[in-house]
Amino acid sequence: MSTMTVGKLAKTTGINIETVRFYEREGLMPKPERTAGGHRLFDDSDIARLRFIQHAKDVGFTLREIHDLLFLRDSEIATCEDVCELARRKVGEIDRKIVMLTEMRDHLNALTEVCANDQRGTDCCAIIKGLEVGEKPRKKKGK
Amino acid sequence: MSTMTVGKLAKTTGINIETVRFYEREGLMPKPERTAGGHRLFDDSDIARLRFIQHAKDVGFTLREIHDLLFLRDSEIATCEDVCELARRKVGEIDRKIVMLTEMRDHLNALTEVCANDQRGTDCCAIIKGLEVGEKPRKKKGK
DNA sequence: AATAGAGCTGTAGTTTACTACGGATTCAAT
DNA sequence: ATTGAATCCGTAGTAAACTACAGCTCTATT
Repeated sequence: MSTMTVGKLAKTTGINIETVRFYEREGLMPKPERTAGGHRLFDDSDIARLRFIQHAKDVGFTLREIHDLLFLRDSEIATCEDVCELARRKVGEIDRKIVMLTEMRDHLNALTEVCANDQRGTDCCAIIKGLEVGEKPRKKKGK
Repeated sequence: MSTMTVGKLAKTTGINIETVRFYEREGLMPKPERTAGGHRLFDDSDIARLRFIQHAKDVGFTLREIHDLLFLRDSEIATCEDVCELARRKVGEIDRKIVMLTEMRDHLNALTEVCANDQRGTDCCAIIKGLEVGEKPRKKKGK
């Protein structure tokens, strides 16, 4: 398992050095090993952890929620019950997010398919109106 | 189609009045009709639009990105090509989000299932280590 | 041994996305 | 007509999540 400095870690994950330190302060990253001189030393598990944080952020979790998720991951202290309960709650949240994303994706896909069929003009974009999540607008308001 | 004031709109959507005005300033909500005295008047399409914004936020889109999505929805000005291109890009983003969420969910589900089988102790939580998200190369996202 | 260039700590600044005034209208129900 | 709740607008404040110094110290390379 190779070790690396914070600069290397930041480079491989694409995350700013200051952000890595920020995550450490916030308890999202564990206190790393240090060299004799005080420089941080990271390993592959830190890369994986940062990627986890990135992905979780991308799909809408806050740092606080990600902290919970990571706690789940690290947890050996918490009771099984606590961990499972939290896990189940998070599964529920994630399922709801997936449903919403799937709806959005289907709407957008329907649009692009129609566009592919009718390449010329902007007529196909009448389909855009199908993008309504519930209702149709029609708010042409000239100032 | 019933019209309502900003207070009613805020109440039905659960969104703060100030936030509704903020979204208007930011161009996420259209300029609403007004009463003679200058009070805003909304209708059902505004409820749908606010819900769309909420959902998109929940799944990790920024207000800027949501603006794009809404532009897509309203667009009658943009060419079909522009719209389709943007739609396709967004579909890609959404797909990636769904994949990530699905992975997270599966990991968490595996955990809760093991917990269900072995109720006592914290041994089952060794599985938590399976939560590693692994190392998939991440593509840069321009800021 | 010299030194460039990473990294250290602590603090301050920025961006995004709200949220909260405050003082002046406006609306709706007496 | 009165009045109390809603709205109006503009500006200011807040919270979350970074991001950028400044002034040193440490490390690696010649």
